[in-house]
Amino acid sequence: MQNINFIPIDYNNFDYEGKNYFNIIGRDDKGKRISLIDNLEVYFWAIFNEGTKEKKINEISEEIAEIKIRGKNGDSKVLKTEIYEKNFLGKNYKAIKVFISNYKDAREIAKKIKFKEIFKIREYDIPYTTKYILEKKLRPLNWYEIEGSVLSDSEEFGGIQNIEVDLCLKLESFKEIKKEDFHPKVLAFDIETENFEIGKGEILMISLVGENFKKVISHRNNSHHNFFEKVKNEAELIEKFVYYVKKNSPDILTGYFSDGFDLPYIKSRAEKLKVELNLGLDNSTPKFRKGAVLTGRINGIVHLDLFKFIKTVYSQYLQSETLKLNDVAEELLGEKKHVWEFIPINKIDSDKWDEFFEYNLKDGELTYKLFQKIWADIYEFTTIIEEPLFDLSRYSMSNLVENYIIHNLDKYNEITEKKPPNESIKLRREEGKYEGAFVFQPIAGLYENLVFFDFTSMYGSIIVSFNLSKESYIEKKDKNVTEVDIGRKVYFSKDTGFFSKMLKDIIKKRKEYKKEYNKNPSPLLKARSNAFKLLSNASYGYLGFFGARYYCREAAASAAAIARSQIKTAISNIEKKGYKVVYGDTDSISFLQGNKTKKDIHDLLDEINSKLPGIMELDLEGFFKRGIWVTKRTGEFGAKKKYALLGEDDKIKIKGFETVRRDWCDLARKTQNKILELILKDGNEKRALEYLKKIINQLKRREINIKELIIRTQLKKPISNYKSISPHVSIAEKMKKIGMDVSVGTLIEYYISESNDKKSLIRERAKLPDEKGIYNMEYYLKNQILPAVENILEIFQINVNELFDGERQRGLVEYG
DNA sequence: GTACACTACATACC
DNA sequence: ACTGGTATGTAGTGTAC
Repeated sequence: MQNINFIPIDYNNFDYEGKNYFNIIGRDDKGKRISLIDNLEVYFWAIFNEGTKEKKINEISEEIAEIKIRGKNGDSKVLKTEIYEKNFLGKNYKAIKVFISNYKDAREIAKKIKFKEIFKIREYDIPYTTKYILEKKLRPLNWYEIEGSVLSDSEEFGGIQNIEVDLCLKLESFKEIKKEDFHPKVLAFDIETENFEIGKGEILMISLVGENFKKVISHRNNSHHNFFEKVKNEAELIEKFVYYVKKNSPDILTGYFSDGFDLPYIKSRAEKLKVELNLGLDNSTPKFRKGAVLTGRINGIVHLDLFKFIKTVYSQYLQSETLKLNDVAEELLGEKKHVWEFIPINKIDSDKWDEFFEYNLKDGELTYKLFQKIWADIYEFTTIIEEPLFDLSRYSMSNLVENYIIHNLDKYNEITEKKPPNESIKLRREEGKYEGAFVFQPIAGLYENLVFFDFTSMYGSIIVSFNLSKESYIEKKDKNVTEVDIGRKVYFSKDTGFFSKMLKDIIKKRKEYKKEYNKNPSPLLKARSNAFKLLSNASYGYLGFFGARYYCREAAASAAAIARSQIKTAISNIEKKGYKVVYGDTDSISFLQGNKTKKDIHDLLDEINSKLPGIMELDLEGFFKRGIWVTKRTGEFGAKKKYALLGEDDKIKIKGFETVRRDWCDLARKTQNKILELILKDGNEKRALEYLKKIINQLKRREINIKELIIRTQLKKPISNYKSISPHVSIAEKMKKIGMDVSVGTLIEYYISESNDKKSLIRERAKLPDEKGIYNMEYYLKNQILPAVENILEIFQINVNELFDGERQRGLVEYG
């Protein structure tokens, strides 16, 4: 027997003699790598109809206990059955816990259970590792004091000793210990290749970066850099890569988009060159699961693709216009990639290779630093959701919410609902949209002294306060229900269900950790508070997501209906007090402060809050010196979701305008931005108009750099799927033709050039940024600059089209 | 041959 | 397919005159 302190990192399962076992890889507190072998009694639930007689339950239970099938890997059977009182969707039932020999056959065995008294069979579809964590409560990235028997010298489990660890134990007992600190051993990697398509062309070099470790390996050229290591060919390059991974013995091997590029590329080349890519601790090769996107798994080492985690957890907060390593690193680290122009490798001068190696190393370094930067978030999410790092880092928002629910259901004695089968997903999607948020119709104009109120976690607080969820939804009107009109009347029980309780807890924790963070700021507390915020925000979307286990369209539609009614009530209450409401969107209201004091505003807020239902809360977002709203391009109404504000700190906040849209050229965006800024700061249009005049003159004199005129549009689907060939699709076709990297998600860049044929389509005048040509002045004036500013200046009765366009061109010089 | 309505698409807001 | 609906606005496409 041996006692150690242990932190679980990676969970693997294996079969031995027809039974399922776990091999949990982690560290002890001395940094030694440990493998922990454990088994799990696997089971699922068979739930009885209400009122089934005790005798019948016992009979059926005995019958089920006899089930045997020919399973995937030999004979499989029910081991035993036990009867419990359980809850399912908030209601109490008798249920049989059906223990089986091999979890892989759970579905098949469940199919054999056919009794009219049994109305649901559940939990045969919970991933095995999730099941293990739920049952044993040996959670990822928590510390445990472990007692285990040493397996290293035994032949047990068919030679488990072949795993490259310091110690292998069979788990006997454990208890959780309080310890929050864990710094994993991390190795970042990045490759450069001859081709962008997986496996086509050689890998030219691989960089590896860890703590006090930097390496670039290549067979292509020599270098005097001390981080450089020369190998003789590509095969040896891959071997060296494996060698250094093993030598570093990382807990985590991280890359940026490495699920989709680096790892599959290496695997493909290794297969071609017949090199053993035995990265796993059991010397296995990485295994890829082909879902919508590839997922590469290495046994015992967590392969973590930073891109995926950043996409789900960070992207909505990032300002970057793409999620490419360069943009994300610049925003999060303040560091950019090196500049390297990709040219065919035979055209790289021998003295240029050093630059290429440096470029490769920098990518590795950025990836490593990015990992360290966001580790707090990954760590917090892992411990909050209680899912293994490997899976967690790849989860979508709905996966995160759902797994939080699954891992918290036992507090409510609940049996987990199943995943919707494909047929119900189809039906759910056919139900179509339901009515969503209310947006206030603004009147275009420049306003002074604005106040912004907003509801804190509005949808979440409504779901909690009105108990909206699948389990509380009732088909028929009953007593003790909440009635909501979503086009038809729907009803929800007032007996608080687990969904509302869980969400209430999430919102409460978010508040606590935010408070704690403000008192005592640390990356970990910030990450914790942020994780709960994201979970709370996503819970409403989860209710309306067709793939959710706890999907409830009625609950989602009701949350939206109540939100509409609550914001309208708040608006009318503010108006009744004599304020003029200017704008509002979903959960926010903006109105004029007028001659009232800040204290008046706070009193108003308190008064509204005293009447709000449940845990709903209205908050003061801030005061603003000025705000501008414009009309829509078509029609005289004020445009929704487009406005700009000047804060008390003189900071400008711009929403929805072309300035913040990446599919407009920089010149139009910068010009509009400057004009908004000048108008907001001056309170009139004089200087803004001067500025516009200057820019337009530059444009007409062809003094604008083509870089300012590049339009960027993302390719959202494969080129062939487009019904309508817009400029960016046409450019994408052109790029593909000349062998450039174009794939779904690529940001296509182009500019519009002059052409003799006035009638030609815009796409026919679109050119690649480095393609020769002169910019189309008329296009940039009429389709970029003027549209971006006309509705703003229209507020001051200025018609920019008359001022600056066409034959009135000469008037421009005379103006002002 | 042009004008206009409609559709497809991208991207924002919350 | 991988949380929801609301909204603006461009460019292409189709059709009426």
